[in-house]
Amino acid sequence: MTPTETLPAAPAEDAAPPEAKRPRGRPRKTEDERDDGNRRHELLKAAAQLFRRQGFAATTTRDIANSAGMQSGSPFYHFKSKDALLFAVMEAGMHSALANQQRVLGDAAYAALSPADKLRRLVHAHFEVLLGPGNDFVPVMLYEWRSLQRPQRKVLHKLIAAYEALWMPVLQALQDSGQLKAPVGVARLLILGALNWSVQWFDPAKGATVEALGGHAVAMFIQEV
Amino acid sequence: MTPTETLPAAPAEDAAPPEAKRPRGRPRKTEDERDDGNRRHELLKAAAQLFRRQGFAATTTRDIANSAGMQSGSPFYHFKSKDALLFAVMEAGMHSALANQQRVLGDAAYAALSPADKLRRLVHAHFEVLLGPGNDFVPVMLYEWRSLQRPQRKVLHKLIAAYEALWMPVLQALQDSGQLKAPVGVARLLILGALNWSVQWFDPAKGATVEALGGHAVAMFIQEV
DNA sequence: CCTACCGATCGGTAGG
DNA sequence: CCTACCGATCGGTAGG
Repeated sequence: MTPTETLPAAPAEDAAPPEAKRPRGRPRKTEDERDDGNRRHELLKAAAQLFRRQGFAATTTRDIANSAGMQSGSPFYHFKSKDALLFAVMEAGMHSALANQQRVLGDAAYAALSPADKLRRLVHAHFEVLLGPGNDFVPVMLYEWRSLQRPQRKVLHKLIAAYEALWMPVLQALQDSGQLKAPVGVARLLILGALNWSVQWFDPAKGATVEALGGHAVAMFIQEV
Repeated sequence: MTPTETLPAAPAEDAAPPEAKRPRGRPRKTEDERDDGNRRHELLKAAAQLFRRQGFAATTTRDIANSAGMQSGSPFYHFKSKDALLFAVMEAGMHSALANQQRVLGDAAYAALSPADKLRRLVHAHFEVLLGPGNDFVPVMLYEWRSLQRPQRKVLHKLIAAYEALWMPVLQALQDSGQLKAPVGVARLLILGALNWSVQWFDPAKGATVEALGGHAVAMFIQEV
Protein backbone atom coordinates (compact mmCIF):
# COMPACT_ATOMS: atom_id res chain seq x y z
CA MET A 1 0.00 0.00 0.00
CA THR A 2 1.92 3.02 -1.21
CA PRO A 3 0.87 6.37 0.20
CA THR A 4 -0.29 8.72 -2.53
CA GLU A 5 1.29 11.62 -0.72
CA THR A 6 4.27 11.98 1.52
CA LEU A 7 4.01 13.59 4.89
CA PRO A 8 4.96 17.25 4.96
CA ALA A 9 7.73 18.20 7.33
CA ALA A 10 6.56 19.31 10.74
CA PRO A 11 5.93 23.06 10.48
CA ALA A 12 7.94 25.48 12.59
CA GLU A 13 6.50 26.19 16.04
CA ASP A 14 6.14 29.79 17.21
CA ALA A 15 9.06 30.91 15.09
CA ALA A 16 11.81 31.47 17.70
CA PRO A 17 11.35 30.14 21.23
CA PRO A 18 10.58 33.11 23.50
CA GLU A 19 13.10 31.94 26.09
CA ALA A 20 15.87 33.56 24.13
CA LYS A 21 14.25 36.98 24.44
CA ARG A 22 13.60 37.05 28.16
CA PRO A 23 16.62 36.17 30.22
CA ARG A 24 15.23 37.99 33.25
CA GLY A 25 13.45 36.63 36.27
CA ARG A 26 14.28 33.69 38.47
CA PRO A 27 17.39 31.81 37.37
CA ARG A 28 16.59 28.63 35.51
CA LYS A 29 16.40 25.63 37.78
CA THR A 30 19.69 23.80 37.41
CA GLU A 31 18.18 20.34 37.89
CA ASP A 32 16.84 19.88 34.41
CA GLU A 33 16.32 22.02 31.34
CA ARG A 34 13.44 19.78 30.26
CA ASP A 35 11.44 21.28 33.10
CA ASP A 36 10.35 23.90 30.61
CA GLY A 37 9.04 21.31 28.22
CA ASN A 38 7.05 19.71 30.98
CA ARG A 39 5.32 22.90 31.99
CA ARG A 40 4.66 23.72 28.40
CA HIS A 41 3.08 20.35 27.86
CA GLU A 42 0.93 20.75 30.94
CA LEU A 43 -0.35 23.97 29.46
CA LEU A 44 -1.11 22.21 26.18
CA LYS A 45 -3.02 19.47 27.93
CA ALA A 46 -5.00 21.89 30.04
CA ALA A 47 -5.79 24.02 27.02
CA ALA A 48 -6.89 21.03 24.95
CA GLN A 49 -9.24 19.86 27.67
CA LEU A 50 -10.77 23.29 28.20
CA PHE A 51 -11.00 24.17 24.52
CA ARG A 52 -12.82 20.93 23.94
CA ARG A 53 -15.22 21.31 26.83
CA GLN A 54 -15.98 25.01 26.60
CA GLY A 55 -14.80 26.05 23.17
CA PHE A 56 -11.87 28.27 22.31
CA ALA A 57 -13.54 31.66 22.63
CA ALA A 58 -15.27 30.76 25.88
CA THR A 59 -12.03 29.64 27.48
CA THR A 60 -9.87 32.35 29.03
CA THR A 61 -6.13 32.22 29.27
CA ARG A 62 -6.72 32.56 33.00
CA ASP A 63 -8.73 29.33 32.97
CA ILE A 64 -5.85 27.58 31.30
CA ALA A 65 -3.24 29.05 33.61
CA ASN A 66 -5.29 28.11 36.63
CA SER A 67 -5.83 24.57 35.39
CA ALA A 68 -2.08 24.20 34.94
CA GLY A 69 -1.38 25.67 38.37
CA MET A 70 0.06 28.93 37.10
CA GLN A 71 -0.68 32.64 37.48
CA SER A 72 -2.68 34.51 34.90
CA GLY A 73 0.21 35.96 32.95
CA SER A 74 2.35 32.85 32.84
CA PRO A 75 0.96 31.10 29.77
CA PHE A 76 2.41 33.97 27.75
CA TYR A 77 5.86 32.93 28.81
CA HIS A 78 5.35 29.70 26.89
CA PHE A 79 3.08 30.85 24.06
CA LYS A 80 3.06 34.24 22.51
CA SER A 81 -0.71 34.40 22.23
CA LYS A 82 -3.91 32.52 22.86
CA ASP A 83 -4.06 31.83 19.13
CA ALA A 84 -0.62 30.26 19.23
CA LEU A 85 -1.83 27.95 22.00
CA LEU A 86 -4.77 26.83 19.93
CA PHE A 87 -2.56 26.15 16.97
CA ALA A 88 -0.10 24.19 19.08
CA VAL A 89 -2.91 22.01 20.42
CA MET A 90 -4.19 21.24 16.95
CA GLU A 91 -0.77 20.62 15.53
CA ALA A 92 0.02 18.19 18.33
CA GLY A 93 -3.28 16.47 17.63
CA MET A 94 -2.54 16.00 13.96
CA HIS A 95 0.97 14.76 14.63
CA SER A 96 -0.36 12.11 16.99
CA ALA A 97 -2.98 11.11 14.42
CA LEU A 98 -0.38 10.81 11.69
CA ALA A 99 1.98 8.86 13.92
CA ASN A 100 -0.78 6.47 14.86
CA GLN A 101 -1.72 6.03 11.23
CA GLN A 102 1.88 5.34 10.27
CA ARG A 103 2.07 2.69 12.95
CA VAL A 104 -0.83 0.87 11.31
CA LEU A 105 0.43 1.23 7.75
CA GLY A 106 3.92 0.21 8.80
CA ASP A 107 2.77 -3.02 10.41
CA ALA A 108 4.34 -5.99 8.65
CA ALA A 109 1.02 -7.80 8.36
CA TYR A 110 -0.84 -4.84 6.88
CA ALA A 111 0.12 -5.25 3.24
CA ALA A 112 -1.29 -8.77 3.07
CA LEU A 113 -4.72 -7.82 4.42
CA SER A 114 -7.86 -7.63 2.33
CA PRO A 115 -9.09 -4.13 1.48
CA ALA A 116 -11.94 -4.55 3.96
CA ASP A 117 -9.53 -5.48 6.74
CA LYS A 118 -7.27 -2.60 5.84
CA LEU A 119 -10.23 -0.28 6.19
CA ARG A 120 -11.01 -1.84 9.53
CA ARG A 121 -7.49 -1.04 10.73
CA LEU A 122 -7.69 2.54 9.54
CA VAL A 123 -11.07 3.05 11.17
CA HIS A 124 -9.82 1.60 14.42
CA ALA A 125 -6.76 3.83 14.44
CA HIS A 126 -8.97 6.83 13.75
CA PHE A 127 -11.28 6.02 16.62
CA GLU A 128 -8.35 5.55 18.97
CA VAL A 129 -7.02 9.01 18.37
CA LEU A 130 -10.50 10.51 18.46
CA LEU A 131 -12.11 8.71 21.37
CA GLY A 132 -9.22 7.44 23.44
CA PRO A 133 -9.11 8.61 27.07
CA GLY A 134 -7.48 12.03 27.38
CA ASN A 135 -7.30 12.48 23.63
CA ASP A 136 -8.66 16.00 23.47
CA PHE A 137 -6.26 17.34 20.87
CA VAL A 138 -7.86 16.00 17.71
CA PRO A 139 -11.43 16.83 18.80
CA VAL A 140 -10.30 20.41 19.36
CA MET A 141 -9.02 20.49 15.82
CA LEU A 142 -12.30 19.18 14.49
CA TYR A 143 -14.44 21.62 16.46
CA GLU A 144 -12.42 24.79 16.52
CA TRP A 145 -11.31 24.96 12.92
CA ARG A 146 -13.00 28.31 12.31
CA SER A 147 -11.21 29.83 15.33
CA LEU A 148 -7.88 29.35 13.59
CA GLN A 149 -6.14 32.16 11.75
CA ARG A 150 -5.92 31.72 8.00
CA PRO A 151 -2.16 31.10 7.70
CA GLN A 152 -2.22 28.51 10.48
CA ARG A 153 -5.18 26.89 8.81
CA LYS A 154 -3.08 26.38 5.71
CA VAL A 155 -0.35 24.66 7.67
CA LEU A 156 -2.75 22.26 9.33
CA HIS A 157 -4.57 21.64 6.11
CA LYS A 158 -1.45 20.00 4.69
CA LEU A 159 -1.31 17.59 7.61
CA ILE A 160 -4.99 16.77 7.21
CA ALA A 161 -4.63 16.24 3.49
CA ALA A 162 -1.78 13.82 4.08
CA TYR A 163 -3.81 11.93 6.64
CA GLU A 164 -6.83 11.64 4.39
CA ALA A 165 -4.81 10.76 1.31
CA LEU A 166 -3.70 7.53 2.93
CA TRP A 167 -7.31 6.32 2.99
CA MET A 168 -7.71 6.64 -0.74
CA PRO A 169 -5.89 3.51 -1.97
CA VAL A 170 -7.98 1.37 0.36
CA LEU A 171 -11.22 2.98 -0.74
CA GLN A 172 -10.18 2.66 -4.36
CA ALA A 173 -9.48 -1.05 -3.94
CA LEU A 174 -12.88 -1.51 -2.33
CA GLN A 175 -14.56 0.25 -5.17
CA ASP A 176 -12.67 -1.78 -7.76
CA SER A 177 -13.98 -4.94 -6.15
CA GLY A 178 -17.53 -3.58 -6.05
CA GLN A 179 -17.66 -3.32 -2.27
CA LEU A 180 -17.93 0.45 -2.16
CA LYS A 181 -20.95 2.01 -3.85
CA ALA A 182 -19.99 5.68 -3.89
CA PRO A 183 -17.26 7.66 -5.65
CA VAL A 184 -14.13 7.34 -3.54
CA GLY A 185 -13.92 11.06 -2.85
CA VAL A 186 -17.47 11.25 -1.57
CA ALA A 187 -17.03 8.00 0.31
CA ARG A 188 -14.01 9.38 2.12
CA LEU A 189 -15.95 12.45 3.21
CA LEU A 190 -18.99 10.50 4.32
CA ILE A 191 -17.03 7.82 6.16
CA LEU A 192 -14.73 10.23 7.97
CA GLY A 193 -17.76 12.35 8.77
CA ALA A 194 -19.55 9.43 10.36
CA LEU A 195 -16.46 8.62 12.39
CA ASN A 196 -15.73 12.22 13.41
CA TRP A 197 -19.27 12.82 14.56
CA SER A 198 -18.89 10.05 17.11
CA VAL A 199 -17.05 12.55 19.28
CA GLN A 200 -20.46 14.05 19.97
CA TRP A 201 -22.11 10.90 21.26
CA PHE A 202 -19.61 8.13 21.98
CA ASP A 203 -19.67 7.24 25.65
CA PRO A 204 -17.43 4.43 26.92
CA ALA A 205 -19.25 4.65 30.23
CA LYS A 206 -22.25 3.14 28.50
CA GLY A 207 -20.34 0.03 27.63
CA ALA A 208 -19.53 1.00 24.09
CA THR A 209 -16.14 -0.02 22.78
CA VAL A 210 -14.15 1.40 19.95
CA GLU A 211 -13.66 -2.09 18.55
CA ALA A 212 -17.36 -2.93 18.29
CA LEU A 213 -18.19 0.48 16.89
CA GLY A 214 -15.52 0.18 14.22
CA GLY A 215 -16.80 -3.23 13.23
CA HIS A 216 -20.34 -1.97 12.83
CA ALA A 217 -19.20 1.03 10.86
CA VAL A 218 -17.22 -0.97 8.35
CA ALA A 219 -19.97 -3.56 8.03
CA MET A 220 -22.40 -0.81 7.15
CA PHE A 221 -20.19 1.11 4.75
CA ILE A 222 -19.06 -1.74 2.53
CA GLN A 223 -21.04 -4.29 0.59
CA GLU A 224 -20.63 -7.94 1.46
CA VAL A 225 -18.75 -10.04 -1.04
CA MET B 1 -45.22 4.41 8.77
CA THR B 2 -46.27 5.28 12.29
CA PRO B 3 -43.98 7.58 14.21
CA THR B 4 -42.64 5.93 17.34
CA GLU B 5 -42.93 9.17 19.20
CA THR B 6 -45.22 12.13 18.90
CA LEU B 7 -43.88 15.62 18.54
CA PRO B 8 -43.67 17.55 21.78
CA ALA B 9 -45.55 20.80 21.87
CA ALA B 10 -43.51 23.83 20.92
CA PRO B 11 -41.88 25.06 24.14
CA ALA B 12 -42.68 28.52 25.45
CA GLU B 13 -40.48 31.30 24.08
CA ASP B 14 -38.90 33.79 26.47
CA ALA B 15 -41.78 33.48 28.90
CA ALA B 16 -43.72 36.76 28.41
CA PRO B 17 -42.98 39.02 25.46
CA PRO B 18 -40.96 42.00 26.72
CA GLU B 19 -43.14 44.48 24.84
CA ALA B 20 -45.64 44.46 27.70
CA LYS B 21 -43.01 45.65 30.16
CA ARG B 22 -41.59 48.61 28.29
CA PRO B 23 -44.24 50.97 27.01
CA ARG B 24 -41.74 53.85 26.91
CA GLY B 25 -39.83 55.24 23.97
CA ARG B 26 -41.00 56.13 20.52
CA PRO B 27 -44.70 55.49 19.97
CA ARG B 28 -45.33 52.27 18.10
CA LYS B 29 -45.58 52.75 14.36
CA THR B 30 -49.28 52.72 13.53
CA GLU B 31 -48.81 51.04 10.16
CA ASP B 32 -48.42 47.50 11.33
CA GLU B 33 -47.93 45.68 14.59
CA ARG B 34 -46.16 42.85 12.78
CA ASP B 35 -43.24 45.22 12.31
CA ASP B 36 -41.97 43.89 15.62
CA GLY B 37 -41.94 40.35 14.41
CA ASN B 38 -40.04 41.35 11.34
CA ARG B 39 -37.29 43.06 13.25
CA ARG B 40 -37.08 40.17 15.62
CA HIS B 41 -36.73 37.77 12.75
CA GLU B 42 -34.03 39.90 11.17
CA LEU B 43 -32.13 39.63 14.42
CA LEU B 44 -32.55 35.87 14.41
CA LYS B 45 -31.29 35.59 10.87
CA ALA B 46 -28.31 37.82 11.53
CA ALA B 47 -27.48 35.93 14.70
CA ALA B 48 -27.73 32.55 12.98
CA GLN B 49 -25.40 33.64 10.22
CA LEU B 50 -22.83 35.11 12.60
CA PHE B 51 -23.01 32.29 15.12
CA ARG B 52 -22.39 29.85 12.33
CA ARG B 53 -19.52 31.75 10.78
CA GLN B 54 -17.73 32.90 13.93
CA GLY B 55 -19.13 30.80 16.72
CA PHE B 56 -21.35 31.91 19.56
CA ALA B 57 -18.71 33.14 21.99
CA ALA B 58 -16.78 34.98 19.31
CA THR B 59 -19.86 36.84 18.12
CA THR B 60 -20.76 39.98 20.05
CA THR B 61 -24.27 41.26 20.49
CA ARG B 62 -22.93 44.41 18.83
CA ASP B 63 -22.02 42.37 15.73
CA ILE B 64 -25.56 41.09 15.57
CA ALA B 65 -27.15 44.47 16.16
CA ASN B 66 -24.95 45.99 13.51
CA SER B 67 -25.73 43.25 11.02
CA ALA B 68 -29.44 43.85 11.57
CA GLY B 69 -29.01 47.63 11.25
CA MET B 70 -29.60 48.39 14.92
CA GLN B 71 -27.73 50.07 17.74
CA SER B 72 -25.76 48.08 20.28
CA GLY B 73 -28.41 47.94 22.98
CA SER B 74 -31.35 47.15 20.77
CA PRO B 75 -31.14 43.36 20.56
CA PHE B 76 -31.99 43.31 24.25
CA TYR B 77 -35.36 44.83 23.49
CA HIS B 78 -36.21 41.65 21.58
CA PHE B 79 -34.25 39.05 23.56
CA LYS B 80 -33.50 39.20 27.20
CA SER B 81 -29.96 37.88 26.80
CA LYS B 82 -27.42 36.62 24.31
CA ASP B 83 -28.16 33.11 25.55
CA ALA B 84 -31.85 33.56 24.78
CA LEU B 85 -30.91 34.57 21.24
CA LEU B 86 -28.86 31.42 20.78
CA PHE B 87 -31.67 29.28 22.06
CA ALA B 88 -34.19 31.00 19.79
CA VAL B 89 -31.98 30.34 16.77
CA MET B 90 -31.64 26.67 17.61
CA GLU B 91 -35.29 26.25 18.40
CA ALA B 92 -36.25 27.82 15.09
CA GLY B 93 -33.81 25.47 13.38
CA MET B 94 -35.32 22.38 14.93
CA HIS B 95 -38.86 23.50 14.18
CA SER B 96 -37.99 23.95 10.52
CA ALA B 97 -36.31 20.54 10.47
CA LEU B 98 -39.33 18.89 12.02
CA ALA B 99 -41.73 20.67 9.69
CA ASN B 100 -39.69 19.60 6.70
CA GLN B 101 -39.63 16.03 7.94
CA GLN B 102 -43.38 16.03 8.49
CA ARG B 103 -43.85 17.23 4.95
CA VAL B 104 -41.98 14.16 3.69
CA LEU B 105 -43.71 11.68 5.98
CA GLY B 106 -47.09 13.20 5.23
CA ASP B 107 -46.72 12.84 1.48
CA ALA B 108 -49.41 10.55 0.11
CA ALA B 109 -46.92 8.53 -1.89
CA TYR B 110 -44.53 7.98 1.01
CA ALA B 111 -46.21 4.97 2.64
CA ALA B 112 -46.00 2.91 -0.53
CA LEU B 113 -42.27 3.43 -1.01
CA SER B 114 -39.65 0.76 -0.40
CA PRO B 115 -37.59 1.19 2.77
CA ALA B 116 -34.60 2.23 0.66
CA ASP B 117 -36.64 4.92 -1.06
CA LYS B 118 -38.02 6.09 2.25
CA LEU B 119 -34.48 6.47 3.53
CA ARG B 120 -33.64 8.42 0.40
CA ARG B 121 -36.47 10.85 1.14
CA LEU B 122 -35.39 11.31 4.74
CA VAL B 123 -31.79 11.87 3.74
CA HIS B 124 -32.81 14.39 1.14
CA ALA B 125 -34.98 16.30 3.58
CA HIS B 126 -32.14 16.32 6.07
CA PHE B 127 -29.69 17.72 3.56
CA GLU B 128 -32.16 20.40 2.52
CA VAL B 129 -32.46 21.77 6.01
CA LEU B 130 -28.74 21.42 6.61
CA LEU B 131 -27.24 22.63 3.35
CA GLY B 132 -29.95 24.75 1.77
CA PRO B 133 -29.04 28.36 0.98
CA GLY B 134 -29.47 30.58 4.03
CA ASN B 135 -30.19 27.64 6.31
CA ASP B 136 -27.87 28.60 9.13
CA PHE B 137 -30.18 27.70 11.98
CA VAL B 138 -29.66 23.94 12.12
CA PRO B 139 -25.88 24.15 11.64
CA VAL B 140 -25.74 26.51 14.61
CA MET B 141 -27.57 23.92 16.66
CA LEU B 142 -25.13 21.22 15.61
CA TYR B 143 -22.04 23.29 16.32
CA GLU B 144 -22.94 25.31 19.37
CA TRP B 145 -24.58 22.67 21.49
CA ARG B 146 -22.11 23.08 24.33
CA SER B 147 -22.77 26.84 24.46
CA LEU B 148 -26.35 26.18 25.51
CA GLN B 149 -27.47 26.34 29.12
CA ARG B 150 -28.49 23.04 30.64
CA PRO B 151 -32.26 23.66 30.93
CA GLN B 152 -32.48 24.88 27.35
CA ARG B 153 -30.51 21.87 26.26
CA LYS B 154 -33.17 19.66 27.74
CA VAL B 155 -35.90 21.43 25.81
CA LEU B 156 -34.08 21.07 22.51
CA HIS B 157 -33.17 17.50 23.24
CA LYS B 158 -36.82 16.56 23.10
CA LEU B 159 -37.15 18.03 19.64
CA ILE B 160 -34.03 16.23 18.48
CA ALA B 161 -35.19 12.94 19.93
CA ALA B 162 -38.50 13.28 18.09
CA TYR B 163 -36.70 14.03 14.86
CA GLU B 164 -34.38 11.07 15.18
CA ALA B 165 -37.09 8.68 16.31
CA LEU B 166 -38.80 9.02 12.97
CA TRP B 167 -35.80 7.46 11.25
CA MET B 168 -36.02 4.30 13.28
CA PRO B 169 -38.89 2.46 11.55
CA VAL B 170 -37.15 2.92 8.22
CA LEU B 171 -33.83 1.67 9.54
CA GLN B 172 -35.57 -1.25 11.23
CA ALA B 173 -37.27 -2.24 7.99
CA LEU B 174 -33.95 -2.10 6.19
CA GLN B 175 -32.35 -4.28 8.78
CA ASP B 176 -35.20 -6.77 8.66
CA SER B 177 -34.65 -7.16 4.94
CA GLY B 178 -30.90 -7.57 5.41
CA GLN B 179 -30.02 -4.29 3.76
CA LEU B 180 -28.59 -2.66 6.85
CA LYS B 181 -25.60 -4.35 8.46
CA ALA B 182 -25.39 -2.53 11.78
CA PRO B 183 -27.65 -2.35 14.84
CA VAL B 184 -30.29 0.28 14.10
CA GLY B 185 -29.22 2.51 16.97
CA VAL B 186 -25.61 2.60 15.86
CA ALA B 187 -26.67 2.94 12.23
CA ARG B 188 -28.75 6.00 13.05
CA LEU B 189 -25.81 7.65 14.80
CA LEU B 190 -23.36 6.84 12.03
CA ILE B 191 -25.67 7.85 9.21
CA LEU B 192 -26.76 11.12 10.78
CA GLY B 193 -23.14 11.77 11.65
CA ALA B 194 -22.06 11.34 8.05
CA LEU B 195 -24.83 13.67 6.93
CA ASN B 196 -24.24 16.27 9.62
CA TRP B 197 -20.53 16.44 8.93
CA SER B 198 -21.27 17.55 5.38
CA VAL B 199 -21.84 21.03 6.78
CA GLN B 200 -18.07 21.22 7.09
CA TRP B 201 -17.24 20.47 3.47
CA PHE B 202 -20.29 20.65 1.20
CA ASP B 203 -19.84 23.39 -1.36
CA PRO B 204 -22.57 23.93 -3.96
CA ALA B 205 -20.20 26.31 -5.75
CA LYS B 206 -18.15 23.28 -6.72
CA GLY B 207 -21.04 21.79 -8.62
CA ALA B 208 -22.14 19.45 -5.87
CA THR B 209 -25.86 18.92 -5.48
CA VAL B 210 -27.82 17.73 -2.52
CA GLU B 211 -29.59 15.19 -4.73
CA ALA B 212 -26.43 13.50 -5.99
CA LEU B 213 -24.88 13.50 -2.53
CA GLY B 214 -27.94 11.90 -1.00
CA GLY B 215 -27.96 9.22 -3.65
CA HIS B 216 -24.33 8.34 -3.03
CA ALA B 217 -24.84 8.29 0.71
CA VAL B 218 -27.77 5.90 0.60
CA ALA B 219 -26.04 3.68 -1.95
CA MET B 220 -23.10 3.37 0.38
CA PHE B 221 -25.01 2.82 3.60
CA ILE B 222 -27.33 0.07 2.49
CA GLN B 223 -26.63 -3.29 0.89
CA GLU B 224 -27.95 -3.96 -2.56
CA VAL B 225 -30.82 -6.41 -2.75
C1' DC C 1 -35.66 51.05 19.40
C1' DC C 2 -31.78 54.78 20.55
C1' DT C 3 -28.51 57.19 23.84
C1' DA C 4 -25.40 56.95 27.22
C1' DC C 5 -23.44 54.41 30.30
C1' DC C 6 -21.57 50.81 33.99
C1' DG C 7 -19.07 46.91 35.94
C1' DA C 8 -16.62 43.04 34.85
C1' DT C 9 -13.56 40.59 32.28
C1' DC C 10 -10.06 39.59 29.08
C1' DG C 11 -5.67 39.19 26.30
C1' DG C 12 -1.49 40.73 26.86
C1' DT C 13 2.87 43.19 28.82
C1' DA C 14 6.79 45.33 31.77
C1' DG C 15 9.87 44.21 34.90
C1' DG C 16 11.97 41.39 38.01
C1' DC D 1 7.33 32.08 36.04
C1' DC D 2 5.05 35.85 39.37
C1' DT D 3 3.32 40.67 40.39
C1' DA D 4 0.94 44.38 39.04
C1' DC D 5 -1.12 46.46 35.71
C1' DC D 6 -3.32 48.61 31.18
C1' DG D 7 -6.49 49.34 27.32
C1' DA D 8 -10.15 47.49 25.04
C1' DT D 9 -14.22 45.17 24.78
C1' DC D 10 -18.39 43.10 26.14
C1' DG D 11 -23.11 41.89 27.99
C1' DG D 12 -26.46 44.31 29.74
C1' DT D 13 -29.43 48.36 31.64
C1' DA D 14 -31.92 52.98 32.69
C1' DG D 15 -34.54 56.12 30.73
C1' DG D 16 -36.79 58.16 27.17
